[in-house]
Amino acid sequence: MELKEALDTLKDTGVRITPQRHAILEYLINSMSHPTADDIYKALEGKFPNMSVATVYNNLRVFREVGLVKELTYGDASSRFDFVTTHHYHVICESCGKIVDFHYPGLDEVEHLASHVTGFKISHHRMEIYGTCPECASKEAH
Amino acid sequence: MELKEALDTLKDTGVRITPQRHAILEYLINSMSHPTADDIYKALEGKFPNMSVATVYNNLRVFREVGLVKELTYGDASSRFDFVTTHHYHVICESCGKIVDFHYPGLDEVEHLASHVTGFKISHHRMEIYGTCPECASKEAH
DNA sequence: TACACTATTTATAAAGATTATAAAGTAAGA
DNA sequence: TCTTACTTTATAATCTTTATAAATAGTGTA
Repeated sequence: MELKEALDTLKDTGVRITPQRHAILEYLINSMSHPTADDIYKALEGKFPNMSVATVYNNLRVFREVGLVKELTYGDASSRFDFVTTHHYHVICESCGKIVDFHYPGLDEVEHLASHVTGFKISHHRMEIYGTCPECASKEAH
Repeated sequence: MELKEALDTLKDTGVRITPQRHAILEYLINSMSHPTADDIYKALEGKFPNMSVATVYNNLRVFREVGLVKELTYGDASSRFDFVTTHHYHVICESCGKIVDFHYPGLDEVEHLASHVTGFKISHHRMEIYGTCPECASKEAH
């Protein structure tokens, strides 16, 4: 169960587990969308009537620093937050061909805009990122 | 000369050429960095002591709508703006193979994060978006 | 060149997101 | 249970961006 693992990660990193943190993580994991801080705040209003917006922001920052959560800036007003899952792309070394997994939440926004601009019914996309891996980069330096 | 072409683009699109617009475009073209709106505002303070910040924002939006400029969200506080060169993606119809250009800004963030996470020195990325074009979609409907 | 029409600029205020601060509260180990 | 340091809360401040309305200035036309 993802929530349990996430809480373990917090424990291992020495981050206290508060009811608010528990709830925010739970919401992020169960959320299919990419909620904004305000979405989360509003969603948990019922359970925590006294919770401050600052608490949401503070904890999202903590989660991000620990690596549990990714912050997405799609260009609209507010950042979106996503629990880090398994969807990933590939980063490919142009020198030795090594492929490294790169976890990044789906580029739903790109598909959305593509659909809007071209009128296509989008089914999926592919993306690869190219560059030089650290090993090859250090070889080149010699 | 890029500035001349940019001004022509404005003319063709029916956008008036004002001294402020001229100066903002010039600054964007000559700038090697990705300036924020405030950077531009400050840079042109000397030439236009009375220029409003709103003018900078308004015109950056106009330029973006016309396709001369792209807006980058790197995740920090404010957007950065970049004079558009030629970069674009392709949307491909899985039924008839038609390829449509799709202009999209902002995947610099993906490269940036990939570099940060994998240690690669990123050179570029490729992305294709797949779907069904409007024509094929309407054929299928029959 | 002068005129008129409308887009644009300016100045200001407002909105919205995020962060800072300080006091009150609480998780977690001894 | 007790203690201590970390968290939460409440509030205000900051920062970026947009909205508004009056003043200004481009651009086509006569």
